Amino acid sequence: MKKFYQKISKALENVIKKEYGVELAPPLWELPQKQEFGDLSSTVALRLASKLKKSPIEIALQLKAPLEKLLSKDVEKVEIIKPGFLNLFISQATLVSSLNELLRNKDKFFRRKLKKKILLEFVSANPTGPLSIAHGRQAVVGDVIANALEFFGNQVEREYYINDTGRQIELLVSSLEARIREINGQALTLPQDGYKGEYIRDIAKEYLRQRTKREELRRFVLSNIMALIKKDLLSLGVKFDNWISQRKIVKEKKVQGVVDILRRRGLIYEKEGALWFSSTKFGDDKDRVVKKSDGQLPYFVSDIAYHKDKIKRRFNSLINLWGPDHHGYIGRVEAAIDALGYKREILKVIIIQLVTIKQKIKMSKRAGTAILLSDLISEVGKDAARFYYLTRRNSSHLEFDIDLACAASFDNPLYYIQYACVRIESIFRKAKAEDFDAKYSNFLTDSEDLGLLRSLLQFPYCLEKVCYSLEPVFIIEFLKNLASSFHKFYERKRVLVGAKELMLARLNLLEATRIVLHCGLNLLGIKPVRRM
RNA sequence: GCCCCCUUAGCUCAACGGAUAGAGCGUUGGCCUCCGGAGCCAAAGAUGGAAGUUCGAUUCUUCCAGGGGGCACCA
Repeated sequence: MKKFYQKISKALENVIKKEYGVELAPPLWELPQKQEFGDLSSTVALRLASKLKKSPIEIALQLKAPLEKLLSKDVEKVEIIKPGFLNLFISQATLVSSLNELLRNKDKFFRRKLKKKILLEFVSANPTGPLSIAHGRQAVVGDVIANALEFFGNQVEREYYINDTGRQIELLVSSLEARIREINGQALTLPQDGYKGEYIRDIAKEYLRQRTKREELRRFVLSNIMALIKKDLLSLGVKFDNWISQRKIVKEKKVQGVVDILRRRGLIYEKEGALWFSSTKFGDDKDRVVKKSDGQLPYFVSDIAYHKDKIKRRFNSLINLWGPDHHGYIGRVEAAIDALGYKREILKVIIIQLVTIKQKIKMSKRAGTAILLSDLISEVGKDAARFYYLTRRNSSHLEFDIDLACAASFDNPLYYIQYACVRIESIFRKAKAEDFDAKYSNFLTDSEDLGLLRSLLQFPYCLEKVCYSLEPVFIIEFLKNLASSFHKFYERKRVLVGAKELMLARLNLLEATRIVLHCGLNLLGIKPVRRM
């Protein structure tokens, strides 16, 4: 049996195809701004109007009858409003049968089997120090995007690219050497732009303690810092499948291979002692150096090699999360992918905007004034940190108010959501509820009951939006709305009184609410609370 | 100088070019004999400025004002 939300989408798609022979890009249905507009709203008539040069109302009228016919059992009515909105009201029978289906299948009710193979590269912070709060945002956003895509049945690999070679690493090593000399009694002579962080001193001490091993300095410092980074990530609950070393890619001559390919395609020329790639032929602002005059290979080339490597691993889609400092970088990577003979559309880059804090202290790792992710987590905790990170959309600056996040946790919408979970648990404890029985669900006829049920059944559209836009913030918005629907319901209707049938029916409804709340929180990587 | 992002209620944020511009916090006023009042209900309150495209602009274009961030043969 087809789930109600799939059936409704398909129906509209078919009707449009039949009446006008057109296919429109999804989503065809959206959640309406207000409850009075029904359960779902579609602007397809408005979209078609400009395409077909017809009046939107006329189109809506033409779509309405066949749509109602196709969905006669599932839909109470289809309304046409002003400029040409199609508003759909789901019937009580479908609401109730969906509730029972949800109770039987739990979160599987919302899952799909899209079966795409997706590579998600995110964080990839330079291994030169512990993670900052900006990296934390990328980590959490990436993790939740991956969760959502996996929930829809895709195979997602989470990948961290380690920039373990190059000038920043040299700087790191010489900063460490300076610290070692300092510990040995000499004056501290950090190189210019050297890393000042306290963690370097700790690593220096550790190195002196273990030096019997005679490990190479570079390897020692890198493995120590990667351990710091992994610990930070773990404390956020973020795990990676792959750790890809830039150094290894360079060693395997993949970088030189890329230059050779470009040369064979006649896209390399020499100027001022350096080799240049004619990236402007592929839409880049200016040509890029692929071999410096001193013979060194710039970062950009190894990044091309890395992306070529990703493509060769046969994914349907590559997603990169980058910081805002990389926005000018997108064009040249796409140009390179193009120049190597691949489709640039395979890569989707999401820029995660900056995280600032209210005190307006600038974050810069090199200046040593960064606010560390570990500090943040130890103050607000993993779940609150994750939640706060997701409260803005990717392209918006996130102002992380640390004082509010740790001092005034009652104002945190997370607690509002968790409180809904707690109230449900409390009711179930009192009810000493047994398993649900589907036959009672029919007793849900009140508009308050059905209102909450309607909120639950909006979840598939929320998930669809998240996967479509790669914006986890919609899960937050949904959970806030659902929690609000629940609290309203709780104030107006009592569960543990009245007729037994109605009580059991409402317990079914609460069980379903619990399933959806938990499912949403799990996708965010946040543990639902049972008691506070 | 060039490029990107931002400017919506007192504050923090919403609104594929569409419905009466929505929420939360704060403010004001209600609601506890009651499954956890960490809640619910109600009220007041907003598109930085100017022009343009459109049946229709918070959304697109241009200019102006203000804020943030980028502009390496760094990574």
